[in-house]
Amino acid sequence: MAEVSDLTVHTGYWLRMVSNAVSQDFARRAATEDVTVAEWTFLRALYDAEGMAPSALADRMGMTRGAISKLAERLIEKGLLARASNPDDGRAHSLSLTAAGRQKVPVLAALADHNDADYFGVLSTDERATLDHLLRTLADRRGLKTVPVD
Amino acid sequence: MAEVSDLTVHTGYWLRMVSNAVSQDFARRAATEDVTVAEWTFLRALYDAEGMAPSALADRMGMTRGAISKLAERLIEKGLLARASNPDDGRAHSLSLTAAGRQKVPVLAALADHNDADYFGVLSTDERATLDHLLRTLADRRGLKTVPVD
DNA sequence: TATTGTTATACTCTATAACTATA
DNA sequence: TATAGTTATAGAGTATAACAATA
Repeated sequence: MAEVSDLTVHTGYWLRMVSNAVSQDFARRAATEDVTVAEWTFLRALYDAEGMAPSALADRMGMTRGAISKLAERLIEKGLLARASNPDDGRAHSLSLTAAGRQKVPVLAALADHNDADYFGVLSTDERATLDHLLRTLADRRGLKTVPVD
Repeated sequence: MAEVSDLTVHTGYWLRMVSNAVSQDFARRAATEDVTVAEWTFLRALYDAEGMAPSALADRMGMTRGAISKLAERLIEKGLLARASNPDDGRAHSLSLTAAGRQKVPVLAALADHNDADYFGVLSTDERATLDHLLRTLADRRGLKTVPVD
């Protein structure tokens, strides 16, 4: 037993290695649509829940409100997002996709589908199902909820 | 079959969620020793291979030489790393740990051990072995080699 | 000319905190 | 006072490219 364990004895090491590679591959694909991974997650969340408040999105994505504002600002500049005031409460805002933003989601979803299929395609159907199940189990038992961003 | 697939149908989604959570937990632990995850990986690599050249470390960590220089600069400021010129080749440098840096590695390794044990402790021995094996299989079949950093 | 390494610049993500407007 | 949101600042990671020194 070595005094200083090797990095590779940790499951977390392999998890990070594989996860980073998958994310980087997807980031490259998304970049062809001029969108980052964080932006994609943001757009996807709004696709199902138009008019969400920034604070709700912050909770859902596990980010601070400041980070959400910054991300929203960039998406507005790109013409993918619109920000509106709330007539009932002058403090509140609501966020929604523009037509361009809404059109972009299916394109990015297809890229995500292909990325997943390509990446995990080196596993057999059984292996892949087992991996998927173990990751979901882990997320469940650890009480993980927020949409992963980076 | 939905036109726009949900994020959660992708194995990569769960992989990222779990991986980010493990890394963030470890980052918090390492922060108590005033070290980032990237710095830990750097220190650990040098622990086994004193006197490595920055370029060799860059290859090993999958980073550019510029990124290595920046990381090295910070570790030198922290008193954990020393940089020396090579008498045989005036262009080359070699990096090695200081006494303080060398002492820090076992401490951080213990933190990494505990982090891994705590995090994957919610799985049974069999489940954990299966997960570990599948991740190694995936890394192998995808030809992944670089030490994961972020 | 090619190589080693550093430095400069820039962009993304993240967090904290100051700030504005409204309740 | 408390809340919703924005903005400012800073730190960490990353990549590209300009640069200096040496081969």
